[in-house]
Order: sequence, then structure tokens, then C-alpha cells
Amino acid sequence: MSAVMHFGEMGSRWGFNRTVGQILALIVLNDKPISAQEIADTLSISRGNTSMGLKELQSWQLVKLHIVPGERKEFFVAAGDIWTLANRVLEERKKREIDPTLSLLRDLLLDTPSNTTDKQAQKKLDEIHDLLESVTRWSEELQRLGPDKLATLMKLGASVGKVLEFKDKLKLGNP
Amino acid sequence: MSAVMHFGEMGSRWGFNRTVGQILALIVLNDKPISAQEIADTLSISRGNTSMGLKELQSWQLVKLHIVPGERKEFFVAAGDIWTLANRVLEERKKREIDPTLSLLRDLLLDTPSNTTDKQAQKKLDEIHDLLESVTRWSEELQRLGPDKLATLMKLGASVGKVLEFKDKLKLGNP
DNA sequence: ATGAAGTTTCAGAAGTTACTGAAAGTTTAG
DNA sequence: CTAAACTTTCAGTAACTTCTGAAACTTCAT
Repeated sequence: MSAVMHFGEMGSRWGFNRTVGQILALIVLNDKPISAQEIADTLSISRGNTSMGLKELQSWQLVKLHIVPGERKEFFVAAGDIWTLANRVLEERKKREIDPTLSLLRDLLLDTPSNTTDKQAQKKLDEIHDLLESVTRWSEELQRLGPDKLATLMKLGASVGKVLEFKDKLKLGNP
Repeated sequence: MSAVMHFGEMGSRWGFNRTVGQILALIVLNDKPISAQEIADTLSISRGNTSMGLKELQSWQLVKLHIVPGERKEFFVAAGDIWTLANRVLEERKKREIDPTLSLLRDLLLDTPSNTTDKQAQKKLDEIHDLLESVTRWSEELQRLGPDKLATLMKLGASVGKVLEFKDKLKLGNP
């Protein structure tokens, strides 16, 4: 199916490589559990590569094992609905893209800048730190809501602006 | 500076390559405009590579030219504050990561599925489409707020959950 | 215990991306 | 118009990533 190939290409942009993307697409779009061999055959990739890809998808917690009692083979299914999967991807990417930077920034901000140039740079670093902390807190918050409430909130869409309008009123209401 | 090198590494995760990341860090952390030659010297990279990197950063609208009247040389400065830059990166990544998928999904959803397997797959594709549309609308919404209000909203953090609690009341209030 | 049915690992081949440096192009002062 | 001061392009090379397929390993039925 054409979608599988496309998600392969997109996969590379979403943090894993082409084949891993295709494997994921195949598993998500099949509601039936699928075996490693079937995946390798369908995508015409080597059995070894398939195994590596599945291992990576499991480490991302996007895919999970499904053992059929009589069968020796291992089957694979998606580790949740679409919203859950998207959440996992975002969470994992945050871990890779934001957390290491945040931890370095904390270290750098401990140093007292010597000259004026460094002082300016430090100020910028502080702004970046502030931004990333906000994103982190925000993401934890959304995580806590769980997929269904998150979907509701997202679809609310147009009312985000209104939150700000109501902000002061809410504050006054909860002193 | 160590931060510059680190942002280089992070750069690759944020959508551009190591040197482009370092160039960006250098420009952002210097409040003084900086010339291509200075960048090449500081990072010990070739003049050609520097030129390519700057071109890419300009295409992302993260960096802009700053022409000093007397001087022949071109200087570079960041194209806005940190929040603006982060926004640009997200916008550009959305363009690359979400928009092409969304457009493919629309095409695929026009086809009527023939068998039961395809029907199931189609259902999943529809869910994904729905998710990506929500993200897109959400992102447009946030874009419209502008950096300063966005920062306020983000720092609000803990009250996101409350928005949902108030959702019904707001609805009743605005019939 | 044995071997059939499966999975994992890994060395090297193939493919991809990034970098250099030299050559070509552009701009402006004189 | 020319030359100096700069920028851009590009072919080739270096560095990195992905993929294969064969060998090693694991598991389980008999």
C-alpha cells in the first residue's frame, strides 16, 4: 500500500529511518498482529534489518509483542491508538532533543560570566533555558491529561485565545 | 564557547546539520552582528560550508542580513528573539514533517476501500488525518497569538487542565 | 539430547550526506 | 573599466548511516 511507503519516507523526519517507518506503518495499519517474517516479505527487506527495526520500535514503545499461544512465532501490534503513539513519539523526541540541551544549559548558567560579551550570551542562554523549561512543563501537563482528554482539548482549537482572556478572571476566582 | 558546540550537536536533531547548528548558535549568542569570515574562523570550517550554512539559515528565516553602511562585508544577526526563532523552527518542521503526510492522507481517503482489511486501514488513516489536522489548527492558533502572549500562555502551564473543566461553563456562557 | 523454527548479531557492502578548496561569479571603490 | 574584496557554486572526497546475509544463538516439541 502506498501509505506504507510514504510513512517510510516520513519516518526519517519523525526520528527513525525509512525502513523503521515502513515497519511501523505496516503494523499500525494492520489490525491483525503480523510476524517479523511477513514484514520482511511485504517490504522486501532482509530478516536482519527487520529484527533491528522491530527492536527500535519496541524501544520507542510504539509496538509491542503479541504472543499467540499455540504459535512459536512472535507477532507484533501497535502499542496503543494513534493519539497514544503520537504522544510516545513526542515524548521520545523531547528526551533526545530537549533534555540534553536543558541539562547543559543548567551547567552553563552556574558559571559567572567574566566579560560583557559573556554576560550577553548568558542572558540569551537563560532565555533559551526558560523556553525549554516551559515546553517541558507544558508537555508533562498534557501527558497527564491522557489521550482522550488531550484530543478534546486539541479539537477545542479556536478557544485557546480565550483561555488568556479568562486568565485574569480565573486568577481572581482562585486566590 | 561550549554552548556553541553543543548546539551544533543538537542542531542535527532540530532539523539542520551540525555546522548549521553551530553557526546559528554563534549568531544568536553574539548580540553584535558577525561576518561570514568570522564565523568560518571561529568554527574552523571552510568558507564555502559557511556560505551554505548561512543560506540555509536564511531560508529558515532564523538569521537575517545586516548591512553596515561603510562596510562591503555582509553581517548576520538573529531574525528575532528566542521565542520567535523557536516558532520559526516549529513552523518549518511542520511544513516538512506534517504537511506532505496530510496531503497524501487526503488523497488516500478519497479512494473507497475494496476489502475488509483496507476498510480497517482506511479507518486508521482517517484517525491519523484527524490528529494531524488538529495539530495544524492548534499550531495556526498559537502562531496567531504572537510570541509574547504565547510565552504567557505557556508559563500558565498548570492551568491547562482547568481549561477543560471550564469548557462546559464557557460553552453555556456563549450560546 | 536433537533438530527444526525461529531470533539476534555483526562485518562489510552500498548508499547517503556533509565538507573542503579551488574556480567562477558579484559588487563596488576608484 | 579594473581590481580588490568579498560571496557562491560545485566536483570530488571523507565521514557517517543503513542494509544485507551468513553465522551464532535461543526455544521448544519430540
